Amino acid sequence: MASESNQLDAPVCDESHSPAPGTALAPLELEDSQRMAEFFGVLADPTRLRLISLLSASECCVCDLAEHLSVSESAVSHQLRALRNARLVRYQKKGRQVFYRLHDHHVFALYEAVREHLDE
Amino acid sequence: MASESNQLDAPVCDESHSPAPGTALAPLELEDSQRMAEFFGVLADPTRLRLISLLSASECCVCDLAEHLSVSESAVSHQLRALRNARLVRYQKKGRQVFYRLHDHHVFALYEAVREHLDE
DNA sequence: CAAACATATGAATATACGCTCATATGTTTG
DNA sequence: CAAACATATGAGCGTATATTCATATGTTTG
Repeated sequence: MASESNQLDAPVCDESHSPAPGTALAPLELEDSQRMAEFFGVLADPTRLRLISLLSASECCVCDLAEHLSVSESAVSHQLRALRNARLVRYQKKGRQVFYRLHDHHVFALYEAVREHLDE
Repeated sequence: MASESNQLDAPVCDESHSPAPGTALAPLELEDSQRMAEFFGVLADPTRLRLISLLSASECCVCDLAEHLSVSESAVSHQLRALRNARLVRYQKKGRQVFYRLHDHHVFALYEAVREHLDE
């Protein structure tokens, strides 16, 4: 039975490295962290990122998006739904086509912040 | 056998909604999109986000992080490795403890951009 | 140096997710 | 209105991933 593997009762280091709550941002609540993780999860897919990239250039219909990415229209439609639910894209129906565009400019801020980080 | 389900040969809408490459940012290359997705994937987990949140307040050792999050030290260690690999955190050994801190300020930019979006 | 401790890591399992296929919904056009 | 088209959606499958458990590595202290 080796050692007590109950992680919470385990002899945690008892010196006081208390996280010094002189914090600017309040620690992330569990529920908020889940929402935030869900949001990042939407961006954690190459296809969705390339969709966003294309839509940042100009609005586009589903079939063109599928063609440019060499992905099936069904897959694109599924991914667009995820982007829609995350309010990353808007859409506008024109006839039997649906044109998608980015929802707002925040996505750009994300892009830039991440690119900066990845380019280092 | 209904209709040809070969997505690439399917009769794509033939009017020219070409994506009008007067684009500011070049479309994301497949490989770059994969790297970027991988990076967002690191942020797409509640535990890792809460780790980042704690570390944004002050550096902290593994066992304290585990205690604050009510997660096993093993799980925290695994997650810290992911954050390390993504260069989101640094660490510094002091005795038998390892103190982690955020790697740089870019994480903050990400936070803010996403919070703005989620708070709407 | 042996025991206790702090952290790291590998294997295994359970869950989440992206794609494809089949089909449904809604629109245009003969 | 029937056929072709554009998109959306549900089920199923294969893969990725987060956690736990067991164990390894390295450090301090009696």
